[in-house]
Amino acid sequence: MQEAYEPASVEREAQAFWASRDSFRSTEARARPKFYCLSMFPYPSGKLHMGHVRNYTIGDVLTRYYRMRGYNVLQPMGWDAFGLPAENAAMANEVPPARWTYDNIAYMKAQLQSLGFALDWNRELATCKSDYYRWNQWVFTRLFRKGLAYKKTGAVNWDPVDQTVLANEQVIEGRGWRTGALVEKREIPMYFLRITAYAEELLAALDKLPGWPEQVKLMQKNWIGRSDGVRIGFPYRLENDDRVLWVFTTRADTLIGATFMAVAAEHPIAVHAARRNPELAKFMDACRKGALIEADLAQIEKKGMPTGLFASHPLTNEQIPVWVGNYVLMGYGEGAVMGVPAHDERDYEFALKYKLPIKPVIRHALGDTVPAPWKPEYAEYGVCINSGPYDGLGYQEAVDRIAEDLRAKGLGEKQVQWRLRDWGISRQRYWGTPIPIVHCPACGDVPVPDAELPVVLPEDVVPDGTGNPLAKKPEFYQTKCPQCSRPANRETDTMDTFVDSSWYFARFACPDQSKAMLDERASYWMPVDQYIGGIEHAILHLLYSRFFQRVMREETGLMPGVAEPFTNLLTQGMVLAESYYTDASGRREWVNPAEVEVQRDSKGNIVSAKRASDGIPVVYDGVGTMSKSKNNGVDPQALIDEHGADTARFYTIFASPPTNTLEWSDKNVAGSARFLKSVWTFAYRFSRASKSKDVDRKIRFRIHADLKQANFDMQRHQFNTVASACMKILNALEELPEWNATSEEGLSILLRLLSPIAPHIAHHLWRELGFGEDVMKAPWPEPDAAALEQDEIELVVQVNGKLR
RNA sequence: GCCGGAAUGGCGGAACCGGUAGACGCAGCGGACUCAAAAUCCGCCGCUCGCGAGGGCAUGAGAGUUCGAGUCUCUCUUCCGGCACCA
Repeated sequence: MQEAYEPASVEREAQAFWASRDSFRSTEARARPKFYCLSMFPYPSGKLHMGHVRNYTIGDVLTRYYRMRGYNVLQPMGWDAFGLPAENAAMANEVPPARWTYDNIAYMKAQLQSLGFALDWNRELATCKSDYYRWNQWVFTRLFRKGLAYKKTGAVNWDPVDQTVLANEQVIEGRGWRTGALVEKREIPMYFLRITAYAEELLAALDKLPGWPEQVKLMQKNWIGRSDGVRIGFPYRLENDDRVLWVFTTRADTLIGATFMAVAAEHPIAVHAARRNPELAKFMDACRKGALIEADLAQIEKKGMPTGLFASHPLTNEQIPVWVGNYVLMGYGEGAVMGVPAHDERDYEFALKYKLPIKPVIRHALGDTVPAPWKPEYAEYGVCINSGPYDGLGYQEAVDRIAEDLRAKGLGEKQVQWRLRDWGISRQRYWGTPIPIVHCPACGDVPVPDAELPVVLPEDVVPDGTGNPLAKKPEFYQTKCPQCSRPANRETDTMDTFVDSSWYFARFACPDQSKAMLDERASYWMPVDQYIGGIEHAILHLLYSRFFQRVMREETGLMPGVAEPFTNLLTQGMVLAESYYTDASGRREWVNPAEVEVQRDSKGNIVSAKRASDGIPVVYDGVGTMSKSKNNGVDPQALIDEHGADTARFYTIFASPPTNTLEWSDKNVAGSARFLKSVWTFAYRFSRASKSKDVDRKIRFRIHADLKQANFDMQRHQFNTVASACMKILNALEELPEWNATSEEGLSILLRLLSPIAPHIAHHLWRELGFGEDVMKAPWPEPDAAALEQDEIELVVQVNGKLR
């Protein structure tokens, strides 16, 4: 055994060993319990970033831990390969997105391999390949025939200069990112998946997911957003035609207090009124052009304009003015709301602004009146007042009675409403799964038959930022109708990339299956036992995957009993870094933290900082997410090259608990590098020393106490303290005056504990010291109860020098 | 704006059930070794008063519950994630 720790050779050797044994290939062996451990697959953006290293290290720690516990573990890897960045890169470099994507995959795969993850590369998949995305198309055609996929109009950002649809990300302060043109909102036909058909089940099943963080379940619950309320009709007359304006409310108890109605700019009643009212038409036009993003919409000033029309109150027959409100969305409920200013904050402000009557109908904690300014108490539940027959009723009684009375008149009923909307999957972009629909002038929208799937995306296209590239390629869109064989056009929109990532986890069970979306191997591996990924996916990706799991089960007939795709979920925190800039050149220039030298005072506070290369002073701008714009990205490759994969892995685990944000600091890496070196040095000296059979009870107590804690922390995924335990055990071993049986036992425990986190060095030393051939096949260490029981109090007192 | 989180030394974090706050590591300070430096090793290290023994104050702010609160409740502040076309 050599004296110096050289990570490069140790890691090369360990990886060669694993490769020669095909150590990470998984088969459907039934003798042992299966454990499917999955980290969210990466988008092939170019290089790995620290977030990837963190995500896959966490997954690998669990994978190796469960292997040592005797499970049949699957940990696969693939590529979420369709998406917008490839088109942006194509525009910048004039390279086809396909080429750019495949190059990135090759580079990032080599990086992942250099980190020594226990991945089964035999199952690698990329969503941009037709053998994957054909099953997106296959599922879509089935949902389409069932009516679970359908066409309707949806709103998009339209850049009038480039004549193209923009992603929300490409809209900067209301303008197109490339053209600077004011973005317009446009309604275009799109395909939707009817996820709302599963709203009730997706909500109810959250209670059956004990392995998910409460936080995530709560977010999903609120997102699905069940509201129990009443659908209420307000009759009105339009051109001698009797019609009803429908609204939905959870506060039917305040119905008597309704003093106005507000409808969306797209609502038929508003459109009708605008025909004779140019000013109103202008206002509605402005509303329609407004923001698409809900966050922006929620913050705009609430504005309205009267239509001049009135509707009758369904209970009092009072005439109520109908307004157009810029805050009312056509996509939500009925596209209309009733305004009850006395008991709703938004309506209160609206009524004050436009001098509409405010009529209190609920007795609240502050009394029977609602003087300005608005107080939250006004919106609380209370007893009805000024409400005729409903006076004195509480919330539930009032709602029940009013719903009953409305029903008798045919003007209302109780209704459940969901916040969740159907999933619009059409994208007017090139680099995605073609939607398998043929538009026939005679037969309409015809799904592509199975025999003609996949509809292959041409890979030689270089988008230029204008229009939809596929719509410019007749050789792609010109086709024949599958039903009548007459000339027809293919749909040129592609699918949302969330479709790709909504089922890849199941495909990993059988990526080579060319006859079907999934086969019985999916029944073996699914559900994923442990899923690991960023908290930013808490709602959309996870909800879509839960929806797709249900769809797949119904369409394939496989995976009986598996409604939920992910049994346990670990949401990792983001990786942050310091950022620095200099104003020396007149404009703000961001300096990468790796190039900054920091001066600190005697207490360690930053006094000044300068760029190492030229000494120019730089300003510390705090800590934030790694981004290109702030030039504070840390390239993990530099870290791997300098200290080795094991140090990179150990540090990312040690620095912070997996669910916390992780603040990157190159300097802190030193402790991890030093520790691994110390393990090596200790093992080297141990390998050469003569050993006695003595047992040091105090040291042994400390080792087993740390091990006990580490096993507890392992189970609750507090991996940073497991890494700490490794350090504590080494500290304890180094206090032994001589090499003895305790050294040997402690070293054996240490290497096994270290193996999931820093697998190469653990593998190497395990063999060198003659503990066995493969540390991954060793049993996971368990604390010895006897070592912990004996004279526990006395030992603790002596060890820590103070009473516990 | 709405939904969900987070806040503990100079820094990352520990404290499992409400019971000695600061484990482990970084940075810093002092020392050993060295011609010197790096590396390594030993010691110190929340703030504050005190020569010292020892005392006082401390878990974002403010209230509350409790014999006892970093931990539970309420209000607030700041930061982070999501808000349906970034992935």
